[in-house]
Amino acid sequence: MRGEARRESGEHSPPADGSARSRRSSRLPQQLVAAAAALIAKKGPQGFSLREVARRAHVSQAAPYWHFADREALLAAVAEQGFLELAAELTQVWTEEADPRGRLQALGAAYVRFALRQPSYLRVMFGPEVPVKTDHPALHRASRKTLILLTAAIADAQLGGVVRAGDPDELAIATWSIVHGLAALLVDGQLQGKGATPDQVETLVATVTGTLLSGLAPR
Amino acid sequence: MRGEARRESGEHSPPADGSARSRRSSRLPQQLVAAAAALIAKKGPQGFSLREVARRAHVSQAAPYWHFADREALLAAVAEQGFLELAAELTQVWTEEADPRGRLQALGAAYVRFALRQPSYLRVMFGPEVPVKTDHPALHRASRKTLILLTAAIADAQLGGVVRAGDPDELAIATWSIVHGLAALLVDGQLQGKGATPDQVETLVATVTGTLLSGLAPR
DNA sequence: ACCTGAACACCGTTCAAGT
DNA sequence: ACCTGAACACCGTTCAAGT
Repeated sequence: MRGEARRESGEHSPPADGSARSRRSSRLPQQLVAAAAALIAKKGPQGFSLREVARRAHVSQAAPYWHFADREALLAAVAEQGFLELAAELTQVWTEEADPRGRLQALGAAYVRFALRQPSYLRVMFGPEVPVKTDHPALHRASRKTLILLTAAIADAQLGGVVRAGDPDELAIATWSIVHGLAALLVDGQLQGKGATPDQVETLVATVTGTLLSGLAPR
Repeated sequence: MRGEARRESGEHSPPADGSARSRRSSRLPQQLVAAAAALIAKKGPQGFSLREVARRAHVSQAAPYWHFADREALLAAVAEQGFLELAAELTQVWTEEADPRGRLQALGAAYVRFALRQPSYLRVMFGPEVPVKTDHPALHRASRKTLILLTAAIADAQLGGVVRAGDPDELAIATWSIVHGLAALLVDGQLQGKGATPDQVETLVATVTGTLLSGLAPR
């Protein structure tokens, strides 16, 4: 036990003098997260080891412990990174598509495409490697953006009259569920043969989001 | 490399004489699967180790290798067990609920309840511990039962006129997606506060299956 | 403050050896 | 056929020690 290991690079208090030296000198934390993300993308969350990450960053096996409490904390940082990238892509879609119905559809499609493009990211974001996300505040914050964004899209669509009345939070959860479910099943290979080609994926996405939108429609 | 380690207890050929001795003498494989399932249920898929399982079964650390090719093969057997139990529960629901619409609703609710009752099972069944399910034929067979069952329920509901026309396979995937998505998000703690109490869960299940059924309805 | 080197307990897997 | 005991390479984590 190191008592209170710094869990994130930004959390230790800077010197009170505010000098130039107060800026972080080492970029090791970011290098470790990047190396970990690359390793996971290449070999899956199973192939990941803290020592291998340290080797790839050209530091000793003990070095990561200065910046991350343990293996799980580094994985949580990777998961956080994944949620931030997902949020960025969804926000991008939001700005590109003004129509509330088309926007919901586009958000769903973007979510599934993100998952298929970065399957290992999705597995760290939602898998059991980080069992209790609330143990990692930054990760928790990043992950909640997803539901917040979907809820806003639902509320918007309600105002536009294309989604029925009801608790936007619950309808957003239904939206997240169907889109995340399709992404998870595809990534886990449960739809073997059904989602093999990009064409088949697009068909599935269309069917699923179509069913969703029809289920959300008024009356 | 042991050349061709027996992956499942049933796969090695019995003696040709068909004597009473041809029946399996050892129940170790089943004991290992049971011990592994119990260990995973207790400490999550992360706390699982082959050596610990062997200890709990009171055999040496090398013993499991006679019955399972490696750690992943034992996990695959646990996942298979999970899919078989899920299929049994869904089949039970099928027989209890004759109305096609109520049946779809009940199947969805049963799926989510199974996940919440056995979260660790769900994680092994769908998580990255067994990366390629098709590498394990028995697991693959068991997992496909889920979609087959849902597809039958959809086809039935189409005949009953409560689900619109369309490829039953695709509509079943939409159904599986929304139900599995809700289960996965709940198990992963992504709906913190929303699915804490059993009441809240039932409300979510009702909203989600309601949205789904309305989305599947004709016209 | 940040990193190294050595150490400890643990793990997956293999293999010769037993019965 | 089925299991044990010992071994190997690897891992997560800690800690004294360096700068």
